[in-house]
Amino acid sequence: MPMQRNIRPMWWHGRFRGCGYRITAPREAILDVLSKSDDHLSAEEIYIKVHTYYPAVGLTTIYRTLDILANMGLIFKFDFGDSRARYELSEGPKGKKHHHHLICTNCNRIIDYADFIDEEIKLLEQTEKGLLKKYNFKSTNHLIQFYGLCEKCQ
Amino acid sequence: MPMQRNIRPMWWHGRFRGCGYRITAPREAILDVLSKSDDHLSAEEIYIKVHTYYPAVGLTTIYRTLDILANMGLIFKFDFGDSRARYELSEGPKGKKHHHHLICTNCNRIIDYADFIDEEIKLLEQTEKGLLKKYNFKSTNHLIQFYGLCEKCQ
DNA sequence: CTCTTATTGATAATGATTTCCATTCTTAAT
DNA sequence: ATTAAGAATGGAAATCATTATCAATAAGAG
Repeated sequence: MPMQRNIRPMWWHGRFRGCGYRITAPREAILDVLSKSDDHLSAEEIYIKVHTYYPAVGLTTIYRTLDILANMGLIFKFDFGDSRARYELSEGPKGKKHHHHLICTNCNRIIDYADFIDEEIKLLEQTEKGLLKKYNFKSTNHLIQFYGLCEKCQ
Repeated sequence: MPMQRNIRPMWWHGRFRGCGYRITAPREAILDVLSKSDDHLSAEEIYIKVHTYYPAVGLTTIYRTLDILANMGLIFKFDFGDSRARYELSEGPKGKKHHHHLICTNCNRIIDYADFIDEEIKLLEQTEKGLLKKYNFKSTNHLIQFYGLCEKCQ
């Protein structure tokens, strides 16, 4: 009972193969779920969504795949302080525009914002250069988050 | 067998009492450990250090106290991606100067840096104002981290 | 000094993530 | 298309940081 598979090569297939990974139905399903969601999904949430279409896929595979995807840089892994990792597609053909997060410490809601991003990015790049010079630290990524109270919780 | 206690009121006693908390030996020991360490200690590391002087203190108390301290704003709780929370004294009489963190994704080393902080802070404050106006999000705190490779791991 | 109740520590429970391992599937080579 | 090698999978068990429980203890107001 082979799973239904999308024959047409997806945008990420090349990169995936290039890293020596095989294209499998669970992996396609996971990336499909991620690319169709605007939320910051947890492993279990992804599992449930994938499970709807492919009940055979196990939670273990979800974790394994997410780990690979994060290491490849196809997705970002976030910690918003609710003791479960959350994932979202990074920039790319299907990725949302680069953004940062506001985290409500009361209701745990996450708000994406991309305003002021340009100035932030500019400053961050400057900082990264400075860090490289002073600490010889080669930054590949950064994280900015604001914690506080959302509109409803104030 | 009462534990030895520091009679002289510490800098945080007032604030602690003000919040309705009692001053206890375990709490003093934990704050003492934090104020004498430059590292980003995990709950277990704190437990071990405290345990050296007060073997009677249990890990549960460590967690409970750290939670209170973090809620009061006396300490910061960080996640550096190694699946255990880490804590450090926030600014204050005994706190280090405000700084941000570089995280080596290879060896997990944490480097504190305070360079460029001024410009970063300025931008962050501007951003916070903008976020309040646009999203009515009242930010109380922010987080900036850089991920990459430290000198040794490149 | 006493009384109220916050605090404590040992133990058990929780819950997210990993490890194990026999089975199944992808894919390069035939 | 067929096959063989080993990558990938899923279910169960294991980890491991953090929490909940609860009877015993200690802080501190009066």
